[in-house]
Amino acid sequence: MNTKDIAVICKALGDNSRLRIIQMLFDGEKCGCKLLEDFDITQPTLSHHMKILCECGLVIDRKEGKWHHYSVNENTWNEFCYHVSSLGKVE
Amino acid sequence: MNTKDIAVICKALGDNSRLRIIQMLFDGEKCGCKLLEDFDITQPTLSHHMKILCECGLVIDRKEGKWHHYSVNENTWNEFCYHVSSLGKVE
DNA sequence: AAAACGTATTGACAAGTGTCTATGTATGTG
DNA sequence: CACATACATAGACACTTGTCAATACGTTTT
Repeated sequence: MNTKDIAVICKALGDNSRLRIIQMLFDGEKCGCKLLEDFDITQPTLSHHMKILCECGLVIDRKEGKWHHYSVNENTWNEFCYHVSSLGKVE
Repeated sequence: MNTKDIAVICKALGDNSRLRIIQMLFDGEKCGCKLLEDFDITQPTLSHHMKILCECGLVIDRKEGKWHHYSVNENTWNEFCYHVSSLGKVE
């Protein structure tokens, strides 16, 4: 994970809706329709946000029938946290 | 520091130039003209980025004569890192 | 087969962003 | 004073972004 990857993830987290989605997903895997209940956005907008979160590697989309179960990619998240906090450490 | 504050900081870090600036500032306080040497951007563009970094609280601007010495606000940074990594901890 | 449900895609739009050139402001120097 | 230096502001521009309505797609149920 390099500087650009970090910037892309930060950008993905730099939106209130997406940050709240990540927070909710840390509480456990959720499907899109469940997430949609807690937001004042339309389904296409949520779909757009989920695409961004998946593409940067932060979220995993587990498809099951007509449902999409979204969850935080712990590996990406941990690596991201590690690299961010490493910025402040003198080498 | 609440969710919106985190999002604002993430947004500020979600730009390659600004993220590199933060990295450079962790190496020590630097003035604008010194930062400018390492980037292929104009002075007004750098000024724009510094404004965003200062306004979200990540960077401190210490004015001394005609120079502006920029440095990372350690308090904000630590609080940010703490809150970000806390997202992944089950409460 | 038809209808219902969960999600994605398309196309449109206003608002925001990163960048530039040109110019202004403040401070130091001859 | 006049000039140079460090930085900010204003205005413009192309590009991106968040959002929506409309529609399409895939799956399940009736």
